[in-house]
Amino acid sequence: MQSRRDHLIDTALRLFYTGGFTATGIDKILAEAGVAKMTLYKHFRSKDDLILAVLQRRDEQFRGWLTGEMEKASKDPEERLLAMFDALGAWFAGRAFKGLGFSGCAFINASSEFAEQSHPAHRAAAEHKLRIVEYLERLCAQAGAKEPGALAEQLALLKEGAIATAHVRGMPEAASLAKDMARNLIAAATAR
Amino acid sequence: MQSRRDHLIDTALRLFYTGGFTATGIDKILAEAGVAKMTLYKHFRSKDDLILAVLQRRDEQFRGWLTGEMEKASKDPEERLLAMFDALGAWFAGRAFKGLGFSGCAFINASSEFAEQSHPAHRAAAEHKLRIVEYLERLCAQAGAKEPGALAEQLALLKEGAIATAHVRGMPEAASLAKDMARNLIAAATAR
DNA sequence: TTATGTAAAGACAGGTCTGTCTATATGTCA
DNA sequence: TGACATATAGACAGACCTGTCTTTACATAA
Repeated sequence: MQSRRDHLIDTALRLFYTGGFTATGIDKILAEAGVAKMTLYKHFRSKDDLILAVLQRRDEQFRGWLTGEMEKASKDPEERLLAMFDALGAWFAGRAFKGLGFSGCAFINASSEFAEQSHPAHRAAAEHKLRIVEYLERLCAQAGAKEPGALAEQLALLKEGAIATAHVRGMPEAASLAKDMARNLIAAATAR
Repeated sequence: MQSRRDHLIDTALRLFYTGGFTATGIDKILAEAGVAKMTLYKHFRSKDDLILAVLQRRDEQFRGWLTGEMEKASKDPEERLLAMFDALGAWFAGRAFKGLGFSGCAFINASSEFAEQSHPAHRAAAEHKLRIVEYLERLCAQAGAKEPGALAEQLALLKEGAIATAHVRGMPEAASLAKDMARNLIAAATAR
């Protein structure tokens, strides 16, 4: 059984993700969660506080899902890197995160709504992206890349481009487009 | 002398871009523009209508700027394609669009706030991105690419990735990172 | 039973939002 | 001068927002 706090975070994540942070009101979250207002304000100081909790939950959920998909695809680090783009493709097509669909990257969305770099939600987004780059860098090193940090940044940039393209243009095939580009990058960076 | 309508659009563009569409109220735009409320509602049916006018203005402004920067950089189509990433780098560093700074891509931002594909603002964003791809495709063809459409999509994906990375992570050097990747892509796609 | 803690339900305050209305002022014609 | 169009200023309605408060209901434990 999920605690009320967890249930609130999950409901808020779904509504914020699909409807936007600013446009989604507290009352709607409470109604959908079936929770009283005082219960929310006992667990969170403010709506901003709830937003940060939602982003933290999404960070864990998303990275857990992504690394899980990559690691169950293969034991070979190079193939694991490529499998990231297959996972993205499934996400874009709505085949991941049951009940959430695809509404772009929650962290890009948060950075859009809270545009200043210093805003706590924006900082949370930047940290999320950095954690993914660090994970990619470890895989790139395992794959024998000459400059694992540089290759990881390149692959991360392809991932961001695929997400933005898939969402703005409604183009899920951006995942395979990025995968083709990644294949060439990895081949060049690990050639000896 | 700028018409009141144009002045309203410019003011709204600046405030929407830096503060978000939903979070920015009509009253703030009116106060900054020094215009009465009835004047706004004589030129625009609603706030949504103003948002669409802002996106249309931004489409013209942004593509005009980007193609201008690319075309004044060189006459060679290959170098023009690469110059796109120099322009992006200047934008990320705040050296473009005087008074606007860099708050990510207005169209990615609009797609974040209006997440449904069918929303008029989201559709306007998709059309903007498509127009840029079409422009890139013409340049790719001029550069002698074997598959100009495919190369254009690849370069556009790099552009989106650079914008998202620069904004979320506060990393303007994403432009040169993308440029390096673009150089290899173009070389491979035009080799004979 | 009684006591205690927790949550629901909903009223409420104070503010903001969009969009409409009226009354007043300004500028430009003839 | 007068007539007309246009814009300003500001009140206003009705809805919605966040966050606080009280009252009621329902558990569980002594």
